[in-house]
Amino acid sequence: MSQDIYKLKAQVAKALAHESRLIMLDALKDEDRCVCELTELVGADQSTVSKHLAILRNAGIVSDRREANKVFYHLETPCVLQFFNCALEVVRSRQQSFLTVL
Amino acid sequence: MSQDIYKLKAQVAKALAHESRLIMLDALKDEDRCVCELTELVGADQSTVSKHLAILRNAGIVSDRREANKVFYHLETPCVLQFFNCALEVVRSRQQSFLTVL
DNA sequence: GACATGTATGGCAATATTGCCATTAAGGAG
DNA sequence: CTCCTTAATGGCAATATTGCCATACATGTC
Repeated sequence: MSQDIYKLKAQVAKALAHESRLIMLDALKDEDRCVCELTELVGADQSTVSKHLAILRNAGIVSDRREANKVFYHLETPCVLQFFNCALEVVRSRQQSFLTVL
Repeated sequence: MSQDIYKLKAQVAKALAHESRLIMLDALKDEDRCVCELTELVGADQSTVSKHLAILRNAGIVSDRREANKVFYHLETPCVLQFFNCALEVVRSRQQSFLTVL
């Protein structure tokens, strides 16, 4: 059923639907990062970050590889970065005055 | 704070993170649709569809206009359709055998 | 082996999302 | 105004997500 495709796509969108996960993906666009780096970046508990990464991994957006005692995460589908621009465009389109930040 | 930008982007992603809402957006890419059409399309309760549309509207993705006793919804930011392709790419990248549907 | 560092998992409470029913609101037709 | 059609809102239970703590697991060092 092509209905299922929408469900799968929604799953991908859900993986993107969190501030911390977007921050991590943004960092991964340049280079692979270990969990310790990402944990410091988002400023949450290490276990929390690990669960966020599991969500991105299960969605197929990132992959992980072990290197010594560190685990590095890699952005598998850079096309998700396109979403960043679109999201910005959407936010801008609301043209609310307090969004001069953008 | 640029931190807030991630929160705003996550909000947009959240709006996309539901099967029914993706189905509706897909339908809106061709032409504007009234709530009654969208309700029939997704096959949920009318009140449920109305709440889904409110989420898309609050995110800035769609707009609504009244025409007689019907309300038509319009896709304001077609760039979200790019997400569909990327999501498909992500799903495909999982290369699971049972996904020959795609 | 014991120990330290880095990461993942179980559990659980707080919070958010979802979807229906019932009701309200807005327009048009008579 | 009454009735009908269409859409939005309030309420509420079911479900999902989030984030911490505690703990387990993996690897390297000594």
